[in-house]
Amino acid sequence: MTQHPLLEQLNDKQRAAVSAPERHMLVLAGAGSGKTRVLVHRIAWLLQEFHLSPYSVMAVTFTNKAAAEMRGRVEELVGSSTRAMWIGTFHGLAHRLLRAHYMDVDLPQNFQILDSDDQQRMLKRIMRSMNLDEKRWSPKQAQWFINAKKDEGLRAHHLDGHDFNERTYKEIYDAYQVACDRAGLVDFAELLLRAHELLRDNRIVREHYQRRFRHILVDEFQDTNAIQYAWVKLLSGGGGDHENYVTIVGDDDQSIYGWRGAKIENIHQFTRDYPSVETIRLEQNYRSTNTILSAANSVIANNNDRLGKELWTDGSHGEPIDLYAAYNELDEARYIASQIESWHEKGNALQDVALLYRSNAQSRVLEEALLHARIPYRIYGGLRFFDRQEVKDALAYLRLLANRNDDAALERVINTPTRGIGARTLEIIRDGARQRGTSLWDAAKQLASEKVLTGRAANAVLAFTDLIQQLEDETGEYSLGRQVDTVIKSSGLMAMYQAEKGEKAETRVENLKELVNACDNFDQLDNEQPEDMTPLNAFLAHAALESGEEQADEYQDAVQLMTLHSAKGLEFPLVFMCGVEEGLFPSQQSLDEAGRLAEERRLCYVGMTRAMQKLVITYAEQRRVYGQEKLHRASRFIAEIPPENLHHVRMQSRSRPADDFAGTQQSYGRFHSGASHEAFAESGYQLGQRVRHSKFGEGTVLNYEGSGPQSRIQVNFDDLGSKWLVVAYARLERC
DNA sequence: CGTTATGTACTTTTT
DNA sequence: GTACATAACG
Repeated sequence: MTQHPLLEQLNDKQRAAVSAPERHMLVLAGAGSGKTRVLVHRIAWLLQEFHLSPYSVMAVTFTNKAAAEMRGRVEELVGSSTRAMWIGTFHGLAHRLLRAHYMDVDLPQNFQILDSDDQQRMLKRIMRSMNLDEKRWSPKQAQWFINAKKDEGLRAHHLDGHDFNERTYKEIYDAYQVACDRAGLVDFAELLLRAHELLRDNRIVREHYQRRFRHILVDEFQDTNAIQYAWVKLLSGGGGDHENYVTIVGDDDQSIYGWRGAKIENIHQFTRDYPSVETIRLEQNYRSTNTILSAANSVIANNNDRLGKELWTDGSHGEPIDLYAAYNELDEARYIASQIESWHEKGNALQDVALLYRSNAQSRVLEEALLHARIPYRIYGGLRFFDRQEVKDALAYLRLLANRNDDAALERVINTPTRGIGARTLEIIRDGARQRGTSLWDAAKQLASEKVLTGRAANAVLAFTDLIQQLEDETGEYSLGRQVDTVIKSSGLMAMYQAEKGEKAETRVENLKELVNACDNFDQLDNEQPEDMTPLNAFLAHAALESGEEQADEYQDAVQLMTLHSAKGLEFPLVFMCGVEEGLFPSQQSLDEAGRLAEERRLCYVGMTRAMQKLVITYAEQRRVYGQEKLHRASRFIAEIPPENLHHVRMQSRSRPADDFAGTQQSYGRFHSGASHEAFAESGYQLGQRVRHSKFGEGTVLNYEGSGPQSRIQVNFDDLGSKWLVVAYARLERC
């Protein structure tokens, strides 16, 4: 039987999803089951077999990376341009809608996007002007509150403000929104909310898009929040007169963003709102060994309310999962480094290795060990290019050129570099703006001309407004790159960073130059923005929405370090999951709140299923957390793995002489606190050794003190925590 | 206005 | 333990 080329090399389930008739579909796709592949082939199928125009397809993802990958793979498959197709992130597509219909949503044509850093600064200013007790109300909390409400589709006036807390937040929300609207600023949540309101309230616009998008496909649906779901529902005409087809792809077991508003229930809700939906489960995994999968399966089986799904593979059994119980975080890091070394010596690539941890703080110790072992590494999740201070400074100048009312941008650069406009002057301008209900820019100009501001301050302010005006006049016709270059130089920004010394300042100067490059390369044709957008506005939107991939030396073969969260969607032949301890993973906070533990378990599931060939789990009996030594027990997740899949690695370092790790002797000395290696040798016990006590049960040796019959030993018992025992009386058994 | 000292908080991350 | 922010100081 000859098969359609698009269906070749797909399994039955994948084929069913790709070649299904036009209908609503729910694809429950387990980790490593070829989810993206199905999505991409499905789109190609729609275009080729159903002769759909790319114009009538919309595909939504969460990250720019996923969107870019999807577009690339679709184009590769269908061999033609997909420009007419709307592929993008929720935020990117919402932004596109708002640009096209800015008048319908009361936004200025040149509205700008506020990233979360800008948003926080903005809130800080507003809260200050409200004279709130700064001890009690933090901009961060307010930001969290406002975004959470917006994610639920709620405006300030929707809040009833029953208790004092909420009443205050409501006022902040209100004031913040007024300020944003006046300045023509839109935060991330606002993009979604406003686009939703546009579709909801404007019948003509809604029906236009409902007619247009015959198929809507949503990736990672378990991560959608309330407003995103409402959005999809509106566009699809869900339940209405004009119904389009919706395909959602997701995995309830990989929902790890509940804490930022994602609702797994949206998957359940979908089956209720679209009763004709067909559900397809992709359970065959092409990534991991059988051992890894069955371990992951039995961990996740401890969660309730699952949609039900069990991954399987016809691949090899593979090696057992190594479990290493380190006695502290330094030992853990060193063990990992040594394992990576031997992996590398066998001829394997370092970039095939990932170190996953629960929180970013854990990376430091790991880095030190890798550095010491001279293993190159790369950390994910640092500051991205467009988020850097100097780049944001330069962008703020550009934003002011595009829109004088952009208060956030003005605040940022009015005195950067310093030009004699101090806190006092700024305060006067803010007051003036508040009284007149104008932007800071207008207030500054007026106050200076009305002589409210005195000589020196007035001069400084006028010099600034003249500078911006002159920059616009001068560079208006320039190419983007040349414009940015001129702005950076004429504003004094470049000179300011050049004058600073140190490595940091040098990279800042480099980044500013890189920004000019980025502008030169920014080809507006590559970005499907509405045509009437100026190149500058298009670039600013690009900078805000795609803060820029970390441009690291991708050529160097390096180990990858990242949090479990950022590992989602990736795969590696060798994976280390570090710090798998109660209190760390699952995190302490998650134990206090209902429902959070299940999410931690899903996070564990995500981490385990990243591994293709080999998984190594490590934990430390003792760990410094915020400068304090904490005793930890192995995570409950480890106990949920079938014992036959686990291989307990024995402490190896004790049998070697102490000078084996001469370079780190110092740091280990701190831990030993008086326990010399000789004392240990004499005692017959070793650090990290497992011992059994007749009353206290099993535990791990943590420390040792003294010698002879008076010597004492510290043991961390699994059930009781750590205790000091006199060796002579304790009658410990080695096990 | 810019520098230094003290205080405080601190999972997870994208847009 | 450290980064980051604000406060006090020169």
